[in-house]
Amino acid sequence: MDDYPLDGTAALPPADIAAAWERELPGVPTSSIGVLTPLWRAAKTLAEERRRTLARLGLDAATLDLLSTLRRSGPPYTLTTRQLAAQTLVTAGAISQRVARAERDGLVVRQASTASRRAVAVVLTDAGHARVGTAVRALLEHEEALVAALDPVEREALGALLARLGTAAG
Amino acid sequence: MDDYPLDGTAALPPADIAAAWERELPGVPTSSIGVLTPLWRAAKTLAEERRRTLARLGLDAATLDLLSTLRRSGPPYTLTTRQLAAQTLVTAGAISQRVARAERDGLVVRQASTASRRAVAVVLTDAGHARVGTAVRALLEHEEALVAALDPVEREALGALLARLGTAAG
DNA sequence: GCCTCAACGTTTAGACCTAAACCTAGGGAG
DNA sequence: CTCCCTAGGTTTAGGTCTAAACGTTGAGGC
Repeated sequence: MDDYPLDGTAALPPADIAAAWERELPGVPTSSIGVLTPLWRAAKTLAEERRRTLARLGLDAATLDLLSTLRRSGPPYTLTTRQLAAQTLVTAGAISQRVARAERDGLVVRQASTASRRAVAVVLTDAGHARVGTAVRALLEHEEALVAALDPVEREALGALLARLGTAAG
Repeated sequence: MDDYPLDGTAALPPADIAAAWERELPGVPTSSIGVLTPLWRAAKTLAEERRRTLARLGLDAATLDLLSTLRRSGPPYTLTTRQLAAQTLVTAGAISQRVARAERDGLVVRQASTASRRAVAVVLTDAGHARVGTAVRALLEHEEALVAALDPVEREALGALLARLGTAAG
């Protein structure tokens, strides 16, 4: 995966991509490219960075997302499948699979919910509790260093612009 | 997948996530959350939007990425596996699988490269050429509408900040 | 002329996701 | 009491990705 021999054909600057489409499909609107291409690339680069960091800790992003949602919910560190799906922005089917893997690894357990007999309560085990604490500390420290490329004012502006773009599409 | 019954537990604002970690793990640095959470969410929302748009056209994002990279390269609309991997930011293995699916669907063909006997030339078929033209027009028009939530100055600023963040991590 | 190593592709194992089918448990209408 | 519909979960089919193992094919050293 590391390094491709960059034989003159690496990722193009957004302006070049827009110019290429203008040539191939004259008249097509290209102004979104200047925003979305950097967005895809930043998200991908940061996701890879996160994956590498987590791999050293024996976790993956999906499992961390599950465990950290439970941990952030506070005592008694329990949420239903449905609640997890809503907070993590994935489908209930995906949660079901994540929980199955995490349960296999002893990080969570499934119990009958006290509230409703239909619901399933996903509970963080002691091992899961400890694991997510360590991982989140490491991850937040690492990511703090990455966003340090921007000063506080720029970070604020970037977060706000992304939130507006995200809600515009949602 | 549509709508979760939002039983009071939807996606939290970044500030609340940061507060929860400060409570669970006192002293942990949380300032990256204000940038990265909106970034993940915007990327995910826009990716879903793109998936829906492409599904109506009978394409998926991975295939479009392959076909559009070939189309943007201009005549003779041919690149090697390695060149495709470099430009699309995925591994050569992923390209190999994408090409296999696209070839099965008659959108590209594999030929021996004229330049090197080791290399494989992936060539856009007429069907692939037409398909990508239609899809890219539809997609760029749709995405133009999405980024219209930001004015030109904001779009410029957002693209520049994302580019800096992406290269800082890369 | 051989040998070895690097480059190019493909394949495989393991994880992940969505959409859709499927099961079960309750609640409400009659 | 029964029937049906809905909500919560799980399962399955199909597609996606990475990392790593595995063939080949050239190219350069000796």
